[in-house]
Amino acid sequence: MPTVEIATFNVNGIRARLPHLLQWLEREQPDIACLQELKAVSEGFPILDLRAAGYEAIWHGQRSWNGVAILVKSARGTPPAEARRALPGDPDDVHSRYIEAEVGELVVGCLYLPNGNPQPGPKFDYKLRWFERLIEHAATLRACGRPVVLAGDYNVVPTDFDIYNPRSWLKDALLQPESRECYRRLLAQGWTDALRTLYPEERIYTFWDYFRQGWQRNAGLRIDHLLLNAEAATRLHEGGVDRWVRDLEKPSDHAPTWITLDGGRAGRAATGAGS
DNA sequence: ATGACTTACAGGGTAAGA
Repeated sequence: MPTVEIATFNVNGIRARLPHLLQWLEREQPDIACLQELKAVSEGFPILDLRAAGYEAIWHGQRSWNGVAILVKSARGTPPAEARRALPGDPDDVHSRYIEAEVGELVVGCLYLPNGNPQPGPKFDYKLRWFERLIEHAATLRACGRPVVLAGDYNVVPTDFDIYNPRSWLKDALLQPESRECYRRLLAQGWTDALRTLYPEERIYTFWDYFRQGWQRNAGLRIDHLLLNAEAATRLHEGGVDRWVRDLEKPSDHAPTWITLDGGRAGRAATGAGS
């Protein structure tokens, strides 16, 4: 398979952000894009606009909140084949926070982990329960024998190096030891945090608060992550954050975050950029 | 700071986000 670029972008309202989304797709041309916080019912998903922009998609909407989608560039000839539209483990959970697709030989999970504020409280409890379900499902995915990417808004700042200054966020659900421990346990299964692996000593942010002039001060957090199992990690080539999208007028509070995986066969070290 | 924004839903003021 050729080199593939995979991105994750919390759009914070797909209707409000559609012009930005189309502008970003046009300019960066990711092969696969995982979207979160559609904030729209499934019937409101702008599939015709996306097809016109050269993308096929699967999506799972919800009124007002949540909502996830996986886009695949039509020219690849491998439209996303839906594998599931919820995490297993709780049939009563009605939040649209997970969708999974097969894209050629790749498996792509797109997730929007609960925020969990205020904590302590029921929302934080829900966050941790959801995280446990993700950890359990991820164990199966990791060992499926195919390259897997778990991409999305994890709502976890993994370490104090992933935030401009933890001081004013110490009570926030994103920095709690329980949240970080779940993330650590997930990685410990054998997942590679792609951006941190590519840039072990650089400050990387993917979210800047609307409050307090977060963007203008570069007061950011790294909470959007792309996790790779071994079959995918061996192909990891490049990655980055499309900060220019955060600088547009009326932006999402997140910026698109992306990686590229070199071509080659699963389980083999990449030998080059391919064609 | 139960925030200093922003979105959805609605058609004003809540709920939610992180």
